[in-house]
Amino acid sequence: MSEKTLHSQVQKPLVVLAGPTAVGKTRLSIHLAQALNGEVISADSMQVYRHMDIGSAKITPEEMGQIPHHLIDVLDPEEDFHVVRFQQMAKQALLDIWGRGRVPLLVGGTGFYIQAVVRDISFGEERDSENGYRQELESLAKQKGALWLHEKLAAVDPEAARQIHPNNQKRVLRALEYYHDTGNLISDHNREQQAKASAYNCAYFVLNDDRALLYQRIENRVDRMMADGLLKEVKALQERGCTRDMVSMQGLGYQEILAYLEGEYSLEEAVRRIKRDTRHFAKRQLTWFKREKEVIWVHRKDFDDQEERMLEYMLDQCRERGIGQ
RNA sequence: GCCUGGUUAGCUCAGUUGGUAGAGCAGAGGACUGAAAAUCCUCGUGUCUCUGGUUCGAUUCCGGAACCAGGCA
Repeated sequence: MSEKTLHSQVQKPLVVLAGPTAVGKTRLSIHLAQALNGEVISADSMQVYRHMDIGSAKITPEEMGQIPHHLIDVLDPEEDFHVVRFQQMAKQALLDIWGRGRVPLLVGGTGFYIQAVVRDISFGEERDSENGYRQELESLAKQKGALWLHEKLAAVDPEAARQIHPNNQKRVLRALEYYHDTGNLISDHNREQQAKASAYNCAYFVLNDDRALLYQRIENRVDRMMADGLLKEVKALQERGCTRDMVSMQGLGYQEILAYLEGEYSLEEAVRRIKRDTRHFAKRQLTWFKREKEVIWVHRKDFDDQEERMLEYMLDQCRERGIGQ
């Protein structure tokens, strides 16, 4: 018995379907799930939210075709969402799905979230966040500047300071907070986590397409969102009290429309920005996946854009790993 | 037809008191380990419209041409 087969017996199966926005993950995921007797776990930071259907390009109940979906419509837009919370929820869903003897499919575009599950990244102890340390640092940084904050980090964790640019305040802040909460260095912690291998018997697919086609599809999708009533959806969220500082309202489409509603610029400008920012976002997603090892690239062009052929290839890859039999 | 202004990076434009040029946007690459649809970093050679002239040297000054915009007829 080969080592690979041996592995597949001890490690639980997990299929991942990732890729930039608007490549066509959703449709493919349904066919894949049907063929594998699977259930879908959404790895998407916006589709978790209720009342955010159009802007997040959320899959509709009809599109789901009998396939159970997890982590969609489970939070209100006022709630915070972040990797750790995602990881907890996703792991629970995994256990449930395996318990039913089915195959979990992690589908989405948030590379960070996917990695957190696939490599079972640890994020340290429970955050001791309500102590106000973070707010204190933020206000200090506001008066003393980003450089001051960065020097403060250099004093306790020079390696982390070297790796994090002073302008990247969000990350400098977290490194400092990590040290404050745990007494450990985040640079040590990151090194340990980086060394981790996949925790499951995994087939990790990344769907991709020619850049120009991808961008074209993004533009069309944004136009369709506007036609489908994105403005109305955001207005409703605003009326219910959603503000721009909420995690949910930082989603593409939401932040720009809110800025328009607050009179920052015209609707036309808002649409232009949504398209631009979504293009930039797709590029960032690809940068992430390029760095991810052991990924199986599925380039639409290599299959003449025929989904049946992509599906066939992906099922082959699953079979090789002993998944879905 | 005449007058005025313009013609510089894919787009919008700045600039060189004459020594072959630079911003924003667009685009490309990268980072990321409790905000990730977030946050952050790096990357700009282009017949300076064409053509005569002045000059050691012109994208920059002068003449002409072409095209564009506005005005007058």
